[in-house]
Amino acid sequence: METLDQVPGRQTAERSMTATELAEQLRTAIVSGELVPNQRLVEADLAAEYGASRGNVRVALSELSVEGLVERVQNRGARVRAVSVDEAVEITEVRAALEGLCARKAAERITEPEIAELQELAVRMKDAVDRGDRESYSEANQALHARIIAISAQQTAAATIQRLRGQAVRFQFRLARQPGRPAVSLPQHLAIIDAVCAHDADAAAEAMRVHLESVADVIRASNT
Amino acid sequence: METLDQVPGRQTAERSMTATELAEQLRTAIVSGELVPNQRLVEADLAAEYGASRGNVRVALSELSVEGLVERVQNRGARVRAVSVDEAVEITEVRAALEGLCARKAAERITEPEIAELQELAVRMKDAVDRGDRESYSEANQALHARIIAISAQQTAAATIQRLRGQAVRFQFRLARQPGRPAVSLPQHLAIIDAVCAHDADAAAEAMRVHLESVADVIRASNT
DNA sequence: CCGGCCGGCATTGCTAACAATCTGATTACT
DNA sequence: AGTAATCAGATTGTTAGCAATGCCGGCCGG
Repeated sequence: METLDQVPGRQTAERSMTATELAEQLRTAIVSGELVPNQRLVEADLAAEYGASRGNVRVALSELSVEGLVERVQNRGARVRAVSVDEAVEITEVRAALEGLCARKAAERITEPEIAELQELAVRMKDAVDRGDRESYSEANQALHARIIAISAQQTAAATIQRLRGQAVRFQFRLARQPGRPAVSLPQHLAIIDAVCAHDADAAAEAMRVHLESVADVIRASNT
Repeated sequence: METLDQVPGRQTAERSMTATELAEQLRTAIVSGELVPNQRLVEADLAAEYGASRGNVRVALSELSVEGLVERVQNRGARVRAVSVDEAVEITEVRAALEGLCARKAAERITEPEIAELQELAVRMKDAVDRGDRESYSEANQALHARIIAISAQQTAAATIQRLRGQAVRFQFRLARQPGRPAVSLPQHLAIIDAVCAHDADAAAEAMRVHLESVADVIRASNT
């Protein structure tokens, strides 16, 4: 009953937007980079652009501020939060611990068809590196992490990881562009897959942790 | 309609309350158990009780809902979220991973005076167990976890742990009442302290993880 | 020429009223 | 008597407007 919006992109259905919908749209706009860090988020402007009332904009900004995507200061409005390199490192360290947990649980719970699936991902990654296909490798990389999290069936960890990834997405992006990166991470990914498929929980957790800690090291070194 | 509230306790300065202050008060009310799980949170009632406007109540509830303390359903209002045993187990598992990370970093960064501090905590815990002083033991327990998190200087992990603890606080409480519990957890705590003070990062992380996983096991077994 | 007060503008914070929706019970009909 | 339609009360969702606050530029005094 809503969203007349034939404009591709976001805005301005005729009918007003609920606070949750608005929060969702703003979230994707921020993580996609459409709204850049430190950009001011003026309530009235957002209300006009997205066709929502200011009250809803206010609620949405509050929620995003709790999620860490937006920074609010009293009487001075909201802006897109800029995460520092130090914070990105911390976030990646936390992800290392959390995805390590997921790898552990995945190793305990994985079924035969899922093992086949992961091993096919391993093949795809090797091929991509052989062909120098960075795009394809990055895709498989994301798929691997997502699958392991899904297999772990640890929803609390999954939710936390997703929230943190939203904050650090800019750095993930930079990382994918590093030239020699796939050659370094491929063996780590293969080790993770091997351990999970072998039901070796400890090894899986450790392999995943080491992998993401190495990502943290790269971020640490990326800027001074 | 109720509680004209000149009751001593939290509320109602003359001036109305900002949304953030209100969220803070509601948060403590929930984690302290003043507001019980599944209790309805009617916007108008809260506004009257805390002397805030309904708009602020609404914003505060949205924030708490993002934090996972409150559950909101469309057009049906908000209530204090009841976390299931399964969720409490998941939360404890995540804490195991995160506090493991903190223990690791603490072991890397700990200084001499901090080592002395932790070792004094170890003495206090042993004494408390010897004397059967459950209260004192529980206190030292909390202090230990807090100190290690502080020493780690991992703010992202610290914030995440705190948020999760807020959700599972009810189960923590139950746990402290278990009769034979201190005898089991004391050696685990001592192992953590030893590893951290010895700058053995791997051992510290593993000891902390094992400790909290054992807590998760107790919760798992607590109810069917 | 420079530095501190002052007033207007932009923006947020807040309030009160209105509209939409849900719940539960009463009533009418088979 | 049982079931379905309906209506009243309560509660949430939304909107518009008002008050408060901070920022910026001009004006006055030194």
